[in-house]
Amino acid sequence: MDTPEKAKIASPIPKFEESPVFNYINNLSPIKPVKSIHVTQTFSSLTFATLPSIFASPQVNSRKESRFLKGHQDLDLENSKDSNAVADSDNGKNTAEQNENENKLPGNFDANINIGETSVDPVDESFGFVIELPQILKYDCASPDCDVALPDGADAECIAQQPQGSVLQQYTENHALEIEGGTKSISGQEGEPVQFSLDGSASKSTDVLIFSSPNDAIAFRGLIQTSPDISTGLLTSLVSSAAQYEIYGSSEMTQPLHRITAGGLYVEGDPSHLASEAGMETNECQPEMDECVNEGEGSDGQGLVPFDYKMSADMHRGMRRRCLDFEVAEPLQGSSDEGGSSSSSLLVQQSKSHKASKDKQPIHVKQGGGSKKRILPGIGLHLNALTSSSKNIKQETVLPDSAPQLSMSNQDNMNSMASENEMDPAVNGLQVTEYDPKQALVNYEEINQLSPRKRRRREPSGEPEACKRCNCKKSKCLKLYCECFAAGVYCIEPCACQGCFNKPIHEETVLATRKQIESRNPLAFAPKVIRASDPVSEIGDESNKTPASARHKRGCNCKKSNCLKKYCECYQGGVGCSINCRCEGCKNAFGTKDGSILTRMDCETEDDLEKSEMRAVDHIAWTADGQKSLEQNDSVILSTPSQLNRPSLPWGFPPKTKQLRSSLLNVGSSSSVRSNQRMGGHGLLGISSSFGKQPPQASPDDDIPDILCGGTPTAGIIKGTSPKGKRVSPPHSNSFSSSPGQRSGGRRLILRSIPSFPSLTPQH
DNA sequence: GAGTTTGAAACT
DNA sequence: CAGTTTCAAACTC
Repeated sequence: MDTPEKAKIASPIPKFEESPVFNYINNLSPIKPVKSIHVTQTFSSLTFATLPSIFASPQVNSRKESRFLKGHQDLDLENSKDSNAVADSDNGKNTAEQNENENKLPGNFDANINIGETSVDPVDESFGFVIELPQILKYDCASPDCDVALPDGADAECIAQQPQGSVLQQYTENHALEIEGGTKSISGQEGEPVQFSLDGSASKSTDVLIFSSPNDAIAFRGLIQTSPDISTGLLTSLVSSAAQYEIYGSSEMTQPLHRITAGGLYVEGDPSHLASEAGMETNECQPEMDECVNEGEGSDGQGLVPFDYKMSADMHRGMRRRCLDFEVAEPLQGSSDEGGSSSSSLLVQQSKSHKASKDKQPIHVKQGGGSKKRILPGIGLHLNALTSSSKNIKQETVLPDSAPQLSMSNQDNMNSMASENEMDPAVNGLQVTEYDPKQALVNYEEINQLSPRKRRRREPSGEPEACKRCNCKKSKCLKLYCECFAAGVYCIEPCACQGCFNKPIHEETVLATRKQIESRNPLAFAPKVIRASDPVSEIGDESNKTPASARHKRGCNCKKSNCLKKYCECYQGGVGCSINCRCEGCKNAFGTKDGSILTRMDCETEDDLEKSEMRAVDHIAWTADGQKSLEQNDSVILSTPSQLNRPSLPWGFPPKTKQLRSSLLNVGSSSSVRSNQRMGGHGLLGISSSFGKQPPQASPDDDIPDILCGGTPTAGIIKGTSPKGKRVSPPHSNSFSSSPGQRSGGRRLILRSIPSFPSLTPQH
């Protein structure tokens, strides 16, 4: 079977363009004629431009490459790069493999040669795939083209028998790669393929190609995006299979995917920022994965999370995923919400994706060139993500309507979105539904156009300042003076620091410095605030537990601020002062040094009381916001232990959140209502939402009473929300919980899985 | 936006 | 460990 088929396939190669398949493809897509050239140019240019930068970052690149090679039948990327060599090569297998590589490196793509060559040995490769991914192949066959040829079975044969299939496969692979490459952003030419696939007819080819392509995930994604024709069942099964594949599949399979992802990075990203982007994406990875899985199959998602995204090391994957999610996520979400993806849902998805692709193009372009996020591949990735997310949140605040959608286009926002999605798919669904690409684009542009300064300016308006933005001038952001550095995150664009070394580029320096500091003080990067619940409870002042049940590890040393300003780390961290504090005239609203809490009793005058309450409330409210942001980015935040309780990080004080005061004080008001409003009617707030996404006010409520009234008054509040959330929170959450800003829900768990700062000393 | 205040971090 | 200096955030105007 194979041989004859191969021969057939091989012969047509020279005149591939004349082949029926090719014609068919041309007919299908307007882009067609230009396609080979077009694609080639695009990729080549992109590829060449990016590769250097990509490789500049050994960690990421090498990793990706290695994985890919490893996973992908030892494909030799180097060889693949030389298309000519491949063409000349007589070895069918090698050729095929190389072709694959070439596909990944479009720049070298020669439609005729490659296809032909590939066609020569597609069968072999197919078999390999079959072995590896039987299900996928089946699905492949399931596609219209395949069905005709091989309704039953021989997966490999299906492809082999159909020269079209092979051609398409190659073609598809290229496109898939393109798509993948464009992962981050489907822009320019990259976008074309996608749209092309969107056509009903085109989808067929796409399906075949996608599935046949080594990258299941990619294929999967592509399928989701594009297969209007595919029946719901098929899609569902496919999704599930894909999910399974990823989950249970051999590492080999996944690796290739990663590699492709990397390729996507290369192709798409801005060379200078690829690495950083990768880091960011990594953060998002988990959420996306979850989404993906959940959307696809629901229950399967759980498996996936652990699979790929546990380690920050897989940031590449994350990148890819993120991209995938970006495009696919929305549609999927919608489908998931619907319960079962129906054809209609698919269509919707498709249309959405289509839309997205259109709109995305500009956005992505902008992104690539304009906004540069610098998340590092390595250290502080998660942290950075957190930062970004925080920003995102802020942005959302600024642009409530567009924020969510915007997030989709914005990497930073992506993080938050992903997190949110992960937490509450339903919400996502809503967002997706409401998604207005144009609007999003506008907003995105708005935000992006904002100079760091402007952005910064916007935040102050009452948004939680979850993200770190330093303004260091002399420390080079390599000392604990620098909030970013102290928080374990790289400085980002919004930072106004001068001579900053806290950037991925200087990763080594950062690490070295960090180590140095840690050598001096192992806990230098550890959380400053410790919850009473923490086993550590280093604070020997159990008696002093404040309502918040958290304490600043070392205590403050305030002399003039009376621990009533953010100068005080305790106050800033939302915790009361403890025995460890050496403060003078402590009036910490969260609890004074001597263990007393500011209460009416304590207040000398009404004014004082009011002030205290105000402060406390503000603080709480703020914390709540911070928490929200924190929650959203749990994955990121938690990654580094030090971050958990870092006061400034998650729960910094918003400049002014008095608006929240009313709500907070308004104990009676059900937080649920608030949360619902904010969440867009999302109902679960009692449980998951209360922690993860609930409006800031909700969780703080618990503390408010205690703080303000000595713990009695606001039982109602507690009833409203906190309790549930607390119950829900997993036992392990012991480390979280008590401090206002640190309450966590199930989310935390996932986050925890994320590795902490690389190689940093065990903080804790 | 500039200047001041504050307290942590770093240094001695 | 204490005192001093440096630093950047927080705050004020």
